[in-house]
Amino acid sequence: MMILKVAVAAPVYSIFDYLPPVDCAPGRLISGIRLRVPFGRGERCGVLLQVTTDSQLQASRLKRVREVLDEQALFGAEDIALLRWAADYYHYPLGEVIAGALPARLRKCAKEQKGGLSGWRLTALGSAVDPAALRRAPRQAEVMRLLMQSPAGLSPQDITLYCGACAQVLRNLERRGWLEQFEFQSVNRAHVAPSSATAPDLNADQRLAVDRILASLSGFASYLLDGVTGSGKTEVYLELVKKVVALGGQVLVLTPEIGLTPQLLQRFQSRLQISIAVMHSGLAEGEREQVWRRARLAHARVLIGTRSAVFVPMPELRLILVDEEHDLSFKQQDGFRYSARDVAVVRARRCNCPVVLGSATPSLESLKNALDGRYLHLRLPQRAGGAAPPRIELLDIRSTHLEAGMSPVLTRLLEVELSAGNQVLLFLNRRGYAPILTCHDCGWLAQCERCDARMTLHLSDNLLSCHHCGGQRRVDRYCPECGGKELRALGQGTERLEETLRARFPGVGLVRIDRDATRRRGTLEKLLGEIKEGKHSLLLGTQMLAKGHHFPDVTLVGIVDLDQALFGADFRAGERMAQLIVQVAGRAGRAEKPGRVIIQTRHPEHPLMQTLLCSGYAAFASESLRERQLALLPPYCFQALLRAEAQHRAPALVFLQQCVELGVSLKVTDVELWGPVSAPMERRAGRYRFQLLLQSDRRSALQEFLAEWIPRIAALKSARRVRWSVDVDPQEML
DNA sequence: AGCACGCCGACT
DNA sequence: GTCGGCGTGCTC
Repeated sequence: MMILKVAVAAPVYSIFDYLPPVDCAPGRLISGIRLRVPFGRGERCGVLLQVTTDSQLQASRLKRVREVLDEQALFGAEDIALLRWAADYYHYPLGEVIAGALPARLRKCAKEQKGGLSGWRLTALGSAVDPAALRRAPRQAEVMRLLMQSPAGLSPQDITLYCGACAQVLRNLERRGWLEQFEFQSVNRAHVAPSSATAPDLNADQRLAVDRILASLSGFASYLLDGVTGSGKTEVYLELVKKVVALGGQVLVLTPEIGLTPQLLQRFQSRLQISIAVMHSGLAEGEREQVWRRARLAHARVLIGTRSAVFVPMPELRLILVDEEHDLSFKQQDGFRYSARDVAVVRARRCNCPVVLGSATPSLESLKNALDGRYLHLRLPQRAGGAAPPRIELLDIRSTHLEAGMSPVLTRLLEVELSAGNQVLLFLNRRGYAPILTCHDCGWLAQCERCDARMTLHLSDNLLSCHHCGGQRRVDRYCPECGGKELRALGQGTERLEETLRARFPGVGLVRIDRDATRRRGTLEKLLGEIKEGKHSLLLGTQMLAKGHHFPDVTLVGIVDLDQALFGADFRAGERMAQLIVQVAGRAGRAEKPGRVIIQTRHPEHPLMQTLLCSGYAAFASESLRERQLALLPPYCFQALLRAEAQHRAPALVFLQQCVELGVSLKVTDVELWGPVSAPMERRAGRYRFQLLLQSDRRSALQEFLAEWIPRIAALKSARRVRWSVDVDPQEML
């Protein structure tokens, strides 16, 4: 008897067995297609994983598939294997993982979109034509020659690539009966060599990196491309992409979330002149589905995308690039908590292709992998074009009078640069006007009602806003405690800094880049464009300004307040801080205009900071790695977090306590269990949050324990009364 | 999750 | 008597 193993989106750790639909040709039942299946009372869309002959359940209890939804598999065997690995590793239900990898419409029972994948190919008549005879029509001859080399047909994009814009030529050839249009039904395997647009010569380090990676195209290999900002990592990527695409392969490029995608896209497109697909959160659902389909059918040769793109099927995948691999946004922070960077490495291994992790400030995890020989460490130590590295200096602001967070020294330096016609960048990682609103009479503080946090004052729209739960309310006019009239804003936010600087430097073009100022779609791009055109001399912003974008005319970078970064609660605070400093510093300068970076701090003696400034990121990183090793912290151990939250303290604590007891009863010796302890912010968005920390020096021990433990946790009655989640390899203790 | 079942209190 | 509260169990 034929049994179908189907993954259905439901929060249960099992897959479901079904009988084949009535009157179905067995040939249609291939794994990776979607099926409409009865589920409970209702109906769901599931993905066929496997066709077998046995089931744990009696045949009489099995239901029948209602409909086969796809002609072709949406996921190849290797895609399903990857999704299965991810579901196992992150201990999340496979059905949910697979559903999450589909565009929204395909998660339901909708049929796949048609169209959009038309191509041109020769007709029988056309195949008999001798292009040499078309002397009077050289463009037609060119197109005919091209298509003779690609009997499977080519997409309009691919034809344009070779022959330039030629819609009219194609029409004419169609009228002569030599060409016909058709819809690609299956994977496009045409080989397309991108025209080699002028590439700058690579320097020796870049060349070496490219050659090393190209030498291993036929199998799995992982590389850490460790290149200082401005060393030309993108040029290395471009060379690799060009080569792989010329061989007929697909390339997956993962980028962090913050608006880097358009920038990378532009560079790829102008240099490679092939059509590149982009996938990010700003895409409309329909566009997303088109991109997904183009990648799945190998029409898109290059896919640039954020985190979720790591699961997009790409049948001809031959290379994966992960840009800014240290970036936190590769880790999903809710639900299915995967790390796209780590999944990318696993995917490369399964696809037998190389993976390149690039960063100017590699994560300690990746550096350790390089030290252990798991990744080949490729270094690009020189800034392209010989630009000098920026000079980083600490500015001790103890017992200094600050004006809106700015010391007189920094203000003076700023003045000098502005009057010399240079650009200045000020970095303050706190949006809003001020982080504290307090009553001068009684000391009352504006607190969020739903979180253990203070509310940030946003003066521009007269709101108090909680950056943790998104809650907002009007600014109090009088103290709610004592009726006092004098409410004071304490501390600095970008909004306040902007106000002060505008008053201090009237007439100077100033732009603020943070989430509030760029909320509307397209605003960030617009403002970045204005900066490039030189419309602004004073750039002020949060992390948004620190990531990826280069401002060659910036000669001075001021980090207004570093100290908040120094006091991060978890052990990764130092690593984060160092990455941020180096990334911010890297925004500035070029050969003839070297950059200078001033960091205001009250802790100039901080040892990690001293290492970073005196010896650079690499030295900082190896020092930090040594400390982690001594303290037996990641990457020298492996962690998982079990989080639980509820409206009241008790249910969450009871649940976690029962989890501990369950864990102890499993009698595992090499996994440590810590907790329950409250989360760093115990109450957030009206819920009390607690967690258990699991730690082991063997990844496999931790995994084996979780595999035993989690199904039992899920079966606990107390689990029904809380929201709980597992975070394997947590990046933040939040 | 989403939905039904079932077992208790407070209603016209 | 029954309407509906949410604790409990199941989904092939």
